[in-house]
This record gives sequence, structure tokens and C-alpha cells, in this order.
Amino acid sequence: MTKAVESFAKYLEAKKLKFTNERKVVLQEILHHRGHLEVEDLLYSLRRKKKSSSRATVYRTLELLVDSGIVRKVDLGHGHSHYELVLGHAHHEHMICLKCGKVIEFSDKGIERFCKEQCEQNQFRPTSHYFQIFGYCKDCK
Amino acid sequence: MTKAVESFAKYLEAKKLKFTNERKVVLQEILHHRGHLEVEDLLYSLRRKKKSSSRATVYRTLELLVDSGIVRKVDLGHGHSHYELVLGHAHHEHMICLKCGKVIEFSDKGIERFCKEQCEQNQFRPTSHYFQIFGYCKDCK
DNA sequence: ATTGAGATTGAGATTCAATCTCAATTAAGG
DNA sequence: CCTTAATTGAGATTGAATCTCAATCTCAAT
Repeated sequence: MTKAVESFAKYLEAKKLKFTNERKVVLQEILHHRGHLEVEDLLYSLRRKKKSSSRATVYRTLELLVDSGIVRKVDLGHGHSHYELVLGHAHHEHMICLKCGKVIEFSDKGIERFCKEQCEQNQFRPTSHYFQIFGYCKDCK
Repeated sequence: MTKAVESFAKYLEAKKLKFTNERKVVLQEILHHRGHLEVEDLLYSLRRKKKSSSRATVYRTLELLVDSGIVRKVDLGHGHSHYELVLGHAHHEHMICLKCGKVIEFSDKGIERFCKEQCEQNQFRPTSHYFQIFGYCKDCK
């Protein structure tokens, strides 16, 4: 939590960018709001708390947060991006229910290992990876 | 090749839809054009061959082809979709070079197995899955 | 405190992929 | 030939995301 703030401050400093109030507020909102969230959620929450930033600023801040490795942009198959906190959370993959939209997080040492192996085999230097499984959850199948 | 055509014909028949010339031509183009392709490519190729269909028809046909399991829609991180033939091709995952855009296909029994395991553990019935690794290929790293 | 260079912001315009609308056309069975 | 339902295409529309640019803010150096 505070770690993310520190990390972001450091990142911005290194890039000679400013830790403005708008940026602080967007990060705070992501920290409080556990789980995946989309830009509309963020805008709505901020507006409700009278701390609103413009859409452009939210997008710009998210880009910085992704760039700094604090936040991850994920595709949950909705035609627009979702964002989730990385810092302090174990890496995981997503299962998405096509009916109710539920997102199940899972992680697997094996997958990580095979990913690494495949990259070595292809002399590929990975920077990120995404594994999504679409289908039906136990309540919907 | 012919198998895809037959398969599509069967699918359309089952849905009481027509195997029109436009649909035939779009499928043919995908069959000839090996690898991943995007809608713009398709439209351009068809136009060059004087067999052009409208953008709407191409999108509609692609939806049918995906639905019938002949073609797969994949995200290669370009902000728009790519399509690739499934029928007659082994399932594979993608590594995408962030610099030169090269796409490396790979497949791994281990990944498939872990995927299955995870689904069972979560009582999840999968319909499709996607594994993308972004990074830098051997020429670009 | 003041200044100035450069970063930041927000409102609205713009882009671009993808989808939708709807009138005109076409296919296929009776 | 007629009817019904599917299909098509041109252009409008949507919606996420990005861009523009004038106004504002920050902060270090005076």
C-alpha cells in the first residue's frame, strides 16, 4: 500500500515527472479498490468522492502505473481493458466465465516453468505474459 | 482445405444459413493466406482479386467462422483482432516481439495439462484459452 | 516573492476498430 | 411465379482510447 506509493514516487522522480495530486488520487483509488477495475469504475468512484480527474488524466496515469510495474493491464474479454495491482500480489492468471462474468484467479508453478522453458528454447526475452481461460464456471455450466 | 469448406457448409446448413458466394470467398482467402491475418489484409486481398465484399460482410463471416470453430480470433497486442485457421492446425500459443512484431508460435503439452488441471480444480468448463508472451525476440533483444 | 521553463491538466475533438441500420437484393421452396 | 426469410453493402453509429492545445501548476533559480 504505502509501498506502492513510494515505488510510484521513485519512478516519477527518476523520470523527472511530478507526483501530482491527481496521480496520487488515482493510485489511492486503485489501492483501495481491490481486484480488477476498469476506467469507468475509477472515474465514477473518483467523481463520487469529489476527487475527480479527467478521463485523459486517468488514462495517462494508468499508463505510468503500468510502465512503472505497479499495475497490470489485463484483457478479460470485455472489449476494453481492466487494471489490477501487481505490487504485493502474487502473479496469477485468469479464468473468465462467459455467462456470469466471474473472474477466477489462479497461479501455477508449472505454467511459469514451461513459459520460461519455451522462451529459452526460442531465445526470447519475455517482459510479460497473459494466460486467459474462457468458459463456464461451476454455477453456470 | 476442402475440409474447412465442407465443415463450414455443414455448420451453415445446421443453422439454416446460406453458403453464399461472399462467405465462400472470405473462407477461401483465409485458407490461401497462411498465418494470422487482420481484417484490413482480407479486405485488401479481396479487393485486389476483384472479389471484394463489404467490411460488414467480412466481419459477419468471420464471426460465423469463429463460431463454427474453423477460425480463431487472437489478440497479438495491436489493438485490433487477428484471425487464424484452426482446422487442420495444431493448437499453439503466441510469443510476440514488441520491437519487430514477429510472432512465434509454440505449443507445449505441459501447458495444456496444467490448463486442464486448473480447470478441474475450479470446476470450470473451458471453451478456449489464450497464452501470449510479450517480449523481445533473439534478433531484437 | 517573482520569474520562467517545462510539466500537467481538462474539455472536447479525433481516431479507429467494430457493430448496427435499413433499404435493396438474392436464394430457395412451394 | 410468388412468398418468405436470409443476405448484402453503404454509411451511420458506437465506444474505448488517444490527441490537441490553451490554461494552469510546480519548482528551482533568482
